Amino acid sequence: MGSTSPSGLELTMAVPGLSSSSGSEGGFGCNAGSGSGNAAMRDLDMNQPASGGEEEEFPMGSVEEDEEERGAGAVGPHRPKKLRLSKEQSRLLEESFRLNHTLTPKQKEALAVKLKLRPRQVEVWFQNRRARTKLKQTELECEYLKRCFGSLTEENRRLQRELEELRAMRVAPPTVLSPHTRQPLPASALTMCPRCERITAATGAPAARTPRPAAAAANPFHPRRPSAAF
DNA sequence: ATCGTCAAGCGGTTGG
DNA sequence: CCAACCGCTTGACGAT
Repeated sequence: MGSTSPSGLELTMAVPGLSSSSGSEGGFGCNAGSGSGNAAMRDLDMNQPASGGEEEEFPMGSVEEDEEERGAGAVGPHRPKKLRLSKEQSRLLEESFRLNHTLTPKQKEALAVKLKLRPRQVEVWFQNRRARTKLKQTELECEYLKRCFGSLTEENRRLQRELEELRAMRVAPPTVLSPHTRQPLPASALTMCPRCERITAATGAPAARTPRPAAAAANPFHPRRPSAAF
C-alpha cells in the first residue's frame, strides 16, 4: 500500500478444485485488496535530486553509491536513509513483474539501467515482490481452508446426528465375515474406521458384510453409499 | 506510541 | 564452489 499500487498482487490459488496457473491472473475473483486508498501519498520522488543537485544523486543505494562502506554487509550503527522508489520506478517494476516473476541477469541489468538503480536493488525488489505475492496467496489459501473446515465441521455434525438417529433405531450391528473363511468374525476382531466409524475386520483386510454380499466394495471403509436404509 | 509497509541484510538451501 | 533464490529479520518511515 505504501506504493499505492492499485494493481494489487495478482493472485492464484493452489487449492484443490481451483485452477492455479502461474502466469495468468486466473483463480478466484477474490479481491483481498485492502485498498486503503490513502491516495494522497506525496509524490515527492526521493530518488530525485530534491534540491538543486544536478548529478543524479540518489539518497542512498542508487547507482553511484559508495559501495565500500555499506555494500559489504556493513550494517553500521545507523542504516542509510531508506530508499523509496518513485512511482515511475514502481510502475515499471510492477510491469516487468507482471511479465516475469524472475529476471535473467541481462533483464536485471537492463532494468537497472532503465530505472537508474543498482542491479542488486532490482533483484531485491523482485525478491520482496515474490515474497509479498506468496504471502497474499497463503492468506487466501488460509481463508479458503477455514471455509472448508467450517463446512466439513458442519457436515460432520450432521453425520453424527444421523448416526445417533440410526443407533436409536436399535439396529443390530452388522455381521462381518472373514474375507478368508467367510465365517462371521468375533466382535473382538472388529475395528472401527476412525474417520466414519464404519465397522471392519481388524486385520485391515476387506471384510464382506453379510446382508449385502453384492455390495462388497473395494474400500471397506467407504463403500459407494452409506446406505442408511436396511 | 503504535502499527503497517517496504527496502535491505543475513544465513541457509539448491542447482549447475 | 558459486550464484541465485528464499525465509526471516531489521530498521526507516509514513499513517493513525
